[in-house]
Amino acid sequence: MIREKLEEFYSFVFEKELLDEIEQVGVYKKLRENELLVDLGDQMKGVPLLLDGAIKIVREDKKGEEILLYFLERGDTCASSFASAISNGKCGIRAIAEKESEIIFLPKEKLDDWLVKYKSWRNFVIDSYNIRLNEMMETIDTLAFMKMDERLYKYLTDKAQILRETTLKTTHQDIAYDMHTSRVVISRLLKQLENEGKIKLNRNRIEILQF
Amino acid sequence: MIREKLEEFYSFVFEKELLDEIEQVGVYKKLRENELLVDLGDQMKGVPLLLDGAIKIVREDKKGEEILLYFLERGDTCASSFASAISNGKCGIRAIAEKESEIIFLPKEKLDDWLVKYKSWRNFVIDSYNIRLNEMMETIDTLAFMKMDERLYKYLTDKAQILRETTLKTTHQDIAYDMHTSRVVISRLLKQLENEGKIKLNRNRIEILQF
DNA sequence: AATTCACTGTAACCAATGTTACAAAACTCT
DNA sequence: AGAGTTTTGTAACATTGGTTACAGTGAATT
Repeated sequence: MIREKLEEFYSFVFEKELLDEIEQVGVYKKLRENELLVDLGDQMKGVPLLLDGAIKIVREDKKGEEILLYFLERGDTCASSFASAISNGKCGIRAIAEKESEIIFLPKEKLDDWLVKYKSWRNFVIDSYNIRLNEMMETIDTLAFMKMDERLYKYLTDKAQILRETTLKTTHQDIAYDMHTSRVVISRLLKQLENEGKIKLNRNRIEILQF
Repeated sequence: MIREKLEEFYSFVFEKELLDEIEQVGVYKKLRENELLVDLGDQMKGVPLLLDGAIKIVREDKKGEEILLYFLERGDTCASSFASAISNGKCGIRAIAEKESEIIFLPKEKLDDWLVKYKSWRNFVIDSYNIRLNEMMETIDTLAFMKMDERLYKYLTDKAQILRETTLKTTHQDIAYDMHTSRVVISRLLKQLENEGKIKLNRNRIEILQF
């Protein structure tokens, strides 16, 4: 069962021997929607490999103010926890399942061994870091260069793509938390997007008409 | 000469054998103030190891709008170019010497070999990525959670620390470029900081009184 | 000393975002 | 159906940041 999923998303990424090892030492875990995977300040005992689903990565500052960093999809891993696992440091983010998800936990003891043994693992780790750095840069671009209405539209379309649905089940308040603004602002801009014909609003539900 | 500098900052980081290799294949380069080290879209043929000085890393979007990401100090390397070098991809940033700096260029052919051969190199690479990820998160925090006046004060004090000087030689316009805002806004807020007794303003010169 | 140029100060105005307050609508639970 | 709860819509207002315009100031050059 685990092997199937592993083959499906990772057979072109990892060598056969590494897949075998992962199957042996990896711990499979299923996450419910909204289940907390990593919290701020956690010390990771391993890294999660995402088999299926979607994970939301959120940053929080001292005052408890939140902002969405990015989403993880299947095939992704959490670079931030890799860091934390290998160096026994703390994790600066929070990870929450956006929908039911499946992961494999890889114990931290193996991470360095595999860097030596498997070229495919080195590539995977480096690639993961790069993808994450680029994702962060995109977040910075969004914050630095875009206005709220653009950011909101991007948020909606990005989230729809990650979840593979054109209708989002969410409230204005939840969006406001992710974007670190107030509910009233979101309601105002959503209404504006609706008037432009880009979305259709309903209670607890936003339908995206244009991508 | 190179060996001395290498020993000074990297003897506690790298194994002796690796230092030897670096000395053999590394290319030493001196950068003038404001010299361009990496430009947007560059394909890196190696990674720079910073021996001394300070490098400013800037992000630019399609419309040519800029924003400062962070500074590199001695002992740092540019994670973004590591990515680019190993995967032959393009670099999403621009790197400019903030003051006279010295670097060693490591050819990309060695990067993967060293990951296999040297534990210290693996640690260094992973650490570098982590430091960069954390730096990016701090940038995101700054953009998402702080107002302009706070951001400006942080910019001034951060820059002073990197350059190891309490007086910055800069113009309001230059600060405005780094922070992606307008000169008038910066002048207004600088005056405010001066009135609060935190800084002292002069033509082409800002003295920081409180840290 | 007079001229020129880059840099700084400031006012007045505008646009975007954030806040407060309240009403209406939609759903839940008895 | 009625009461309570959550979500949404909207107005009015405050604050922050961005823009335009222009004057002043200091340094450099002729």
